[in-house]
Amino acid sequence: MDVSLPKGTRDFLPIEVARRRWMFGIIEEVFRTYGYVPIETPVFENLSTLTGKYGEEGDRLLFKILNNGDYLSKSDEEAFQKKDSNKFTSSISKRGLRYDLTVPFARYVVMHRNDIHLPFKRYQIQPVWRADRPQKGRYQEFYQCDVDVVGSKSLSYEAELIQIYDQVFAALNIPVVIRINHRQLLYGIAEHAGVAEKWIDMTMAIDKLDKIGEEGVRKEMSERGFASEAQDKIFYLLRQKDLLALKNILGKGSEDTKSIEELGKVFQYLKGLVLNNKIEFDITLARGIGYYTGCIFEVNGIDADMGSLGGGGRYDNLTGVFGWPDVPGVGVSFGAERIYDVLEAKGLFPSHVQAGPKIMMAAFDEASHQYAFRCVTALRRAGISSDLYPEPGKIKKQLKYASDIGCTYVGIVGETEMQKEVVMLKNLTSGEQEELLIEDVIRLLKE
RNA sequence: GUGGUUGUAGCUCAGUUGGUUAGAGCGCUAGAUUGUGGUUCUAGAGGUCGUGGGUUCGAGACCCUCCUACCACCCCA
Repeated sequence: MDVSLPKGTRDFLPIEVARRRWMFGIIEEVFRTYGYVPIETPVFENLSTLTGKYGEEGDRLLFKILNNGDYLSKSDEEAFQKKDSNKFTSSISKRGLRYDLTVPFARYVVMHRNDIHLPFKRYQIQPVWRADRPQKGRYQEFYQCDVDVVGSKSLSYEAELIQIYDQVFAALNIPVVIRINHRQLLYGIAEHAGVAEKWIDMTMAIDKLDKIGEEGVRKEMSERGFASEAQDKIFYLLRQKDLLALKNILGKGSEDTKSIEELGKVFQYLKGLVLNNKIEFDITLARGIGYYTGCIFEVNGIDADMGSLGGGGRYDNLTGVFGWPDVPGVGVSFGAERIYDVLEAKGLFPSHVQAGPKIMMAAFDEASHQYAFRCVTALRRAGISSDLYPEPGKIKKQLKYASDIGCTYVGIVGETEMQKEVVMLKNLTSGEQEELLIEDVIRLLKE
């Protein structure tokens, strides 16, 4: 029997689950504080809901579910003969695992349009699947934490989402920089450089700026047919760090001043607020995802070499493909797996986040084991997660076990304790111990 | 999907141009210690060298297949 895991998947140990839940708990708490409500959607969707939404690349990375029953008799033999994988696949697979949470959310909004109320603020923390080639921090099964609001154009939501980012990363103790840009501003740059029709190509090239530098971006632009004159204009604009300077260059009745005004308004909302992290306008921020139309965001750890820890943006028409046009929205996503890796690498998990019970009772002999059983019962009735070592005997062994499973306290009892009706409470972290009545132990651990 | 690197004990890794019985540290188990884990000392257990094939008198080492992790693309969290 070959014992292994499918590529790109992981098991989690008890301590890892405890830490992940702590992390998700903080994220969720902030979401709720800002008035977002949780929804859930199925792990698989109709393939027709998913295909074509993520581009050609995305379709390739979709996990497809083989139809049940005698799927071959209903398969498209012609497509099979012609080796047309796409067509053949759709004849033997009608469902697929979700690739992200955004498209299922769009489907959800359309299907439940009579039950939800706009603006609708939802969050969703669930796993998604991609048949991508795994790398460090990249898995085939991973969690996404999305917060979106649909049905409003108010820029106060942009400001709110920035606050959410700020608050979550502050609570997790990860210093970050939150960058913001605007899709229409990028379009304006392309327009100004006379390459408006190729603005998507331009955006994708700019997106790599911090990675491959100006030389690399210029090279890529040349390959995509950008004249060097246009490139010069683009880079001249990209060097403008200030919104006002850009406005003076681009402005003069152009459409693009709108994006600059919008960015200005978002900063206006944030003005005077106490924030924990740096928020900066970054004209070179591009982000690949096609459906963004307004402000775009990205979060990076300040000294974490881990890529982006989250991103998002505004879209005008999320639900259009499902038949409900012109529903605007804005949302951001947290890269849970990467955030976990950063927390792990920097040792930022609090010591109270433990997998084991809070206290384990240990007894020296049969008689005190009976007494310990009554103690653990009292602890459990008080709602304290507690355990009793199954056999009395060597304390060394029992202490080691308690320490191994991530217990914080051990309650040691023997003849002496039983007679005095106390428990020798030992703190495994500090090593200190004291005799306490069981009621006092309960009081102490309840805090 | 393209190109590359990698895999030896539970973990991190040695292992000489291919040559007898494959090693170390950590961890694990037991004891030193019959009322105290995380420190110390002693002893012990643990490996079909990722998989399947090939070359060779002989393969952990060389060649090919597949699998895995990782890296660079693509794309992305």
